[in-house]
Amino acid sequence: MRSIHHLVNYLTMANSAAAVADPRTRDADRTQQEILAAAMDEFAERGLGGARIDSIAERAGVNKRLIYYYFGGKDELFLAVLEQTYGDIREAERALHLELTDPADAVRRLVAFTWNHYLAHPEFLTLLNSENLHRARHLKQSKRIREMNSPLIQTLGDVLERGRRKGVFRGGVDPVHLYISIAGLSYFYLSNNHTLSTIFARDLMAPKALSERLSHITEVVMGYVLLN
Amino acid sequence: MRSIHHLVNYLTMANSAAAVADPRTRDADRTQQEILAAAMDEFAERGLGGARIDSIAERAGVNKRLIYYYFGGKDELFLAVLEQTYGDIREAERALHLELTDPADAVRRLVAFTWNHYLAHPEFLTLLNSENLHRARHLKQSKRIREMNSPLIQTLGDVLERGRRKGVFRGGVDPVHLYISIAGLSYFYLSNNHTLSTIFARDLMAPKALSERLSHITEVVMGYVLLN
Amino acid sequence: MRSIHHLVNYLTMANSAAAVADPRTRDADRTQQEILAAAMDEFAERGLGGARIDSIAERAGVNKRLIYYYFGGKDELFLAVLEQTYGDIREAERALHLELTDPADAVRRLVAFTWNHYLAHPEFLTLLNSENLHRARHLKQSKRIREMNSPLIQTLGDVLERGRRKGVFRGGVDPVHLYISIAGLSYFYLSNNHTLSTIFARDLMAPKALSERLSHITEVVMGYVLLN
Amino acid sequence: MRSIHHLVNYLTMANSAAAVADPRTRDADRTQQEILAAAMDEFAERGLGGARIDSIAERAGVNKRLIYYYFGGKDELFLAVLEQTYGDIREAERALHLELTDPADAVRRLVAFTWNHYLAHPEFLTLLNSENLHRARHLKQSKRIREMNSPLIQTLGDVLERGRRKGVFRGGVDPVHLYISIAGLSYFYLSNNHTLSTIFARDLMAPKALSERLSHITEVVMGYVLLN
DNA sequence: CATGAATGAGGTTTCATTCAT
DNA sequence: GATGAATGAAACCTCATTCAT
Repeated sequence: MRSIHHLVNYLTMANSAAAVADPRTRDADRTQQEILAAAMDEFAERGLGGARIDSIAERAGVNKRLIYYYFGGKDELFLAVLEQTYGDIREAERALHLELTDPADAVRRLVAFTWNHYLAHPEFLTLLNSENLHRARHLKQSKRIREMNSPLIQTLGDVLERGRRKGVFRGGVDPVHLYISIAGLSYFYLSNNHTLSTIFARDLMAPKALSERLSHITEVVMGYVLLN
Repeated sequence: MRSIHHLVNYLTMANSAAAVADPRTRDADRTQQEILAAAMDEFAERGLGGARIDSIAERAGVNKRLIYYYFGGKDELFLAVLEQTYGDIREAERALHLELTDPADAVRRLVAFTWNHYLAHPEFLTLLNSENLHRARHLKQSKRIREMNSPLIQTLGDVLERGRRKGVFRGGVDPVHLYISIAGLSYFYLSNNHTLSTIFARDLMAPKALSERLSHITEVVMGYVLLN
Repeated sequence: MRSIHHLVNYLTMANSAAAVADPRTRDADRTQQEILAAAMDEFAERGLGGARIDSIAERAGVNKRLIYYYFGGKDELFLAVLEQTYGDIREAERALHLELTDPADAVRRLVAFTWNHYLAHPEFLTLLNSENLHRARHLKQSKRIREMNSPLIQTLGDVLERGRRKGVFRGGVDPVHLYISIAGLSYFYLSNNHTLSTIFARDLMAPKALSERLSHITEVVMGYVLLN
Repeated sequence: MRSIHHLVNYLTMANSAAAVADPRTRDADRTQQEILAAAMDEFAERGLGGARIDSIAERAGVNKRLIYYYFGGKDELFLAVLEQTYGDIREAERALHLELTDPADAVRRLVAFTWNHYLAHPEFLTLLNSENLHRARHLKQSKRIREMNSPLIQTLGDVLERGRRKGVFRGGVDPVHLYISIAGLSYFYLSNNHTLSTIFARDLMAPKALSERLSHITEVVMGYVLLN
């Protein structure tokens, strides 16, 4: 393992204050961020296999060699991108504060959030597809990501339990399955929109189609969890 | 035009009986079938970009040159695989005869069929992911595939209408959205099982998990379409 | 050497009468002619190295294997084309009957003939370029072609001598050099017309340009051979 | 854009002095020069189609990959060679200073120069043949080459006009046609020497034959332009 | 006479990565 | 901290030619 700079640098914004004191470190930080952003675009557009180190360097406006210096190699760079992407979504999920919300509203909010997040971050879908094509090879090496997910499932479980006790939700709902369903209802539509639009001869990304989709999946999910 | 042999050949099993009799005979049909089968495996395992022509040739036990002879190139081969894959699923869908079935049973049957088909044909998921990564570039060139899908949506629309008239289904359900939801509930779980299993620290492919999943998605879908 | 059919067949039209009796032989003749014609086009368009056996077979509408059957291989085919091409021009030159013509007219006629022949048979130029790129490798194997040329040089020498005795031509003109000059004045213009037209930003193949060229080279040659 | 390095580099000999000092230094300039020189040899010997990138790399003593790094591909490399070749001849033509010379001497000098240049640079002939086989495909992309030629034609036009006013040259001579004739008289003889030598059974490249040829073409050209 | 099937050698090009400064 | 130069392995694809009928 050549360099773990990134494990330290791009995750901790804490020390950026100190970094200001030393402009070189500051540049190093920014350079790494630019590489990461460029890599995310490239991986999202072409997948892990199709991404080109040259292209990432060009997008980032840095010398190719720097990528190796900071991240070690293509796979490590991909993992760094994955970590950042997962980090972003988990952080956003936390900000939903489902634990403070009325159960039915909480589920609606999670559905809408998931849909909107995927819509705003199509790179997340592509990255996950790539990672699954590789059997989660990178993810399995990342203790950080593995530890990231628990909170939401826990929270969703609590929401379901509150709803059940309140008499509005059905019982026996596995929060993991529900979470996967909520994700899947958005994911498949957006991730496969090119083939689906082609086959159904219908532009699934048109604004009207998108708002209809959100209504549809909300109804599907609520139809399932709500009693009556 | 050499490369349309497969359009004719791989669909006609007519003379394959004779071919089986003498495995050593030069048999263009069987050779193409073997190439297609090998290509499907390779593309499914590694994606379009990661697949290797050499590897496909080796798997098929044929000279690499033959792949170009029969299919023209990697992209055309990928399209041929896509066509076969889509053909298979469409044919299986037709065999469901949803139009002759009680509406609620028809939806349940479609859900179960979709789940089981994806489970039995994981290559379909990977191929679709690859094709979407490439923005349906191949699919758009295939008139055959574009014409394949209409029947099922039509049938599903009829089922929904019958259920509504019968007073058991809610109205206003778009069959395209419902179809995408049914697919998405299975697809996401299976296609992303590696990352999901890792993150949730739970083997989503264990037999028990699988049967639970089918129950879950059936309940989700029926909870949505059924009144009450 | 696999087959010398062509050495016998395509050159002797004598036995075609007999061939009529046997339709198979007749077809064989025609097939070889078609291959030769297709090969000439292909070699002319792409050169020896750029020509494709597949393409020749397709142009000729025959199975690729037949080319090998009749001609043995690419090089032998190229030689056959060369032989036919040389044969055509030599035969046309003989038909000029320069030996019966007034010396000045004879030279003018040769100039015009050469120009018009190259213009009508651009393939000749390309074939010669290819053959020279290969250092006349094929030509050197063809006793037939080597024997073809003498007559014209002999005739041109006689013309020059007649002109000199008549007091209209300068003396000391080497017919070989003159012949090469006459050819070169046409050849270079036509063979290199693509680069020349590009560099001089002037369409050298426009009808007007062509007729001007013939006038020009006639004047150049006559200005040289005529006294005064 | 990497592939325009050569447009800048191979024309500037500025720092090559330092490079010569240490043959082991990494020197992009020299490497490109070596690739260009090797490419010129290979293209001249085998034509564009027959040239092998492997062979060029070997001749240049560089890694094959570097050719793509600096030039982009075979076609771009060929164009770079063409540009250098054209640049060389145009520069040499400029050095003739025909505009300062007596008209008749100027034409004689141009004839001799052209002959000697083609003789000394047989690669020029082959390259042009290749480029014409490809219908000036590369040349048309090169603004640099298209702009190179005007000066000489202009100068030759001035020479002809001076000669005419002086009463020694005939009028109405198109400098483009004359230039093409001067070139053609040398070009055809040298470019086609292999077939011509074979057919005429006469070694056209023997020293005596060469000097005779120069005399001959000089007489042809002067016989045309001079009055009387 | 004729042909579709098949192949080995080799071609151009790509790419992640390392070298040397 | 940063960079241009360089590379080996391997990818896709092409082509003249032969096989089997």
